[in-house]
Amino acid sequence: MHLPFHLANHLDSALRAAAGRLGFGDRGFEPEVRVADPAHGDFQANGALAFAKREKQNPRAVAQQIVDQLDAETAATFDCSLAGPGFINFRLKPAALLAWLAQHDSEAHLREAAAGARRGQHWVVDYSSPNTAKQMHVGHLRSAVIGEALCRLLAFNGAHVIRDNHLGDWGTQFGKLIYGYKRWADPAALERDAIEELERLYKLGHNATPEGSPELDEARAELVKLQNGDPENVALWKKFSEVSLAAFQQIYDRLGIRFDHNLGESFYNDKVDRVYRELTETGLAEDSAGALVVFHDEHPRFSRHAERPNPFMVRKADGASGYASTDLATALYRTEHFQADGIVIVTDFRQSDHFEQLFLTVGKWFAAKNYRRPELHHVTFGAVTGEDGKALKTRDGGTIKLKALLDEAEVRAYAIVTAKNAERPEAERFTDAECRDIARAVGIGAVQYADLSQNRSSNYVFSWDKMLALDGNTAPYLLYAVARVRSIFRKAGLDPAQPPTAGATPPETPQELALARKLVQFADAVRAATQQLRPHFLCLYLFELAGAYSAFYAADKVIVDDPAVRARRLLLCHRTLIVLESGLHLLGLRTLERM
RNA sequence: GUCCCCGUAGCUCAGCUGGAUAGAGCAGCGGUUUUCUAAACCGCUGGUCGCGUGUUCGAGUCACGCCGGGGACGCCA
Repeated sequence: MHLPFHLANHLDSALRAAAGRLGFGDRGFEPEVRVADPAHGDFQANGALAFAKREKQNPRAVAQQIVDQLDAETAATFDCSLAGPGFINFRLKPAALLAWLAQHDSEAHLREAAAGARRGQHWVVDYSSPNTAKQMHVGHLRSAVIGEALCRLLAFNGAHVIRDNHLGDWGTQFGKLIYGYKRWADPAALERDAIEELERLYKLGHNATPEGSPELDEARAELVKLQNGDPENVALWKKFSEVSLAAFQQIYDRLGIRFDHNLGESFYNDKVDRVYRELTETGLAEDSAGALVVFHDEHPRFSRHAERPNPFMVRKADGASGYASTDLATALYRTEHFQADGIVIVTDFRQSDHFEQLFLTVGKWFAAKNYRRPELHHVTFGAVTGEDGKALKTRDGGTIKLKALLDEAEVRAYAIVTAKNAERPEAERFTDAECRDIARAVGIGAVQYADLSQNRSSNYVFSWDKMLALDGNTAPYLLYAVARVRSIFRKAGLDPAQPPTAGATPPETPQELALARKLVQFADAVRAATQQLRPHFLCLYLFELAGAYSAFYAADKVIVDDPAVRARRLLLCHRTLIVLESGLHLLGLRTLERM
């Protein structure tokens, strides 16, 4: 028996074929296959209801006819039954569960099996995108963590992913920074912590150049020199970018992030003229109060007739480019240079209007010029708040630096790990180095997972105690489940890469069956998370899988004498291990051997 | 004023293109270890899905209108 990776997909095809034999296909029958409540089955098809209603037929009779037409292989794989007004329920037979598990036997094979979904597609993911010469703070966390998970999900589905860090590396602030740098730079401080020193210099520069002062004119002159290619200022600006990227990479290393490109706003300086030209010649852009703007009259928000018109500002009245023009140039570059089939931009919800206007404009512009149009997605997320519901701040009301946040995560995890370690029998205790390593994975993983496990569109309440809890939907709980699986192999002297599963019989006990069913649904979880660009679907699945494993672990002893039982339980343990690890890796977490 | 997001158990949240009796975790109460990590497992308690009207065989989910919280709205990104 050969079973495909994505069983819901397979059922969809089988049902379409069956309906086709009845002539229902031409009349718009849609199977509507989804994962079912375990009480009803593994999958359910609801399509007979809508179809029967349209055709004025009895839905149960329609469902029965379709079931009768199913091919022999599908009928041999699933127990099919009708329920309620015309639901078709499918429950995998134990032998089919075993067959699926036997085939999907490593992280590499899971990856290979999933890669069919988006093979050959190019996806550009724009995330993190901090401003150079500034520290990354809590506000940068979600974009980085969610963006990286989306990259990994898309790649797992077979896409070629281009990770692009769209740095804020251009703008008027550099005039003030250069002004401050030239007067007050402290070489020792730059050596020690470059970004902190640049922030200090910017503040000095900013405070020394009040509105209307001659100092402000000097700062503006520095900016003009930079824009005109003055070697000294360009060298300074490049230095700012370099030290910033080096500092960012220290954060990215801890979060498992590595960009393919850092094409910041400055990269598009020489590419905006084409945007002005093409938007003007296609008649999309027009002059308004000296600025070049685009209206979208069909849209109440962006129409020129709106009470408070909100045009898309392509070029400012002073002739300078704004973020609208660089974002337009960026969309074009990604389409032409990276051959993007899809572009995902991960920023917070406050920029929704901007990206809606951007996408509307790109759509019309590309259509007018006959350019290929990639899928455009603005992946938004809510704010990170403290437990009082307000923006997360330090005790004295300051901004929390991302570095400090990650440090604290590790410190808190270390305290828990060492406390647990002291309770352990002496022979099983970890060394201090091991405790620190575990604390790193658990602490950072907890921060990542807390962010990913929640639907990204709502605000997210930051709570150390909740994310570091050992029970509930948390990173420690999942990492613990992984460690418990590995522990079985270690105690039994077995190599988890080569599990002795020959002779495994189909799952039998309720806990074995529940676990096997959950494992098979990995494909659905990955698909839902990727299609909707929402990693929390995968998190929820992994939590349920870990729960099914824990129940199995408590109920059914693995290392038993009966060779068939032992082999099938080792098979379940091993497949749980590879699915949990694959899933956690997709989320950007590092998994552990022991904890 | 226009538009966007959110409102589900005491708390934090799931609920996939409308589908079966609305689910978890925490907190609370009770149980489980001579057995592979008890950082675990099992059970119980807990709901007018913000309010109302409508569409539908069927609404937490869709439409419209309110209420409450957050946000955006011409040269910042």
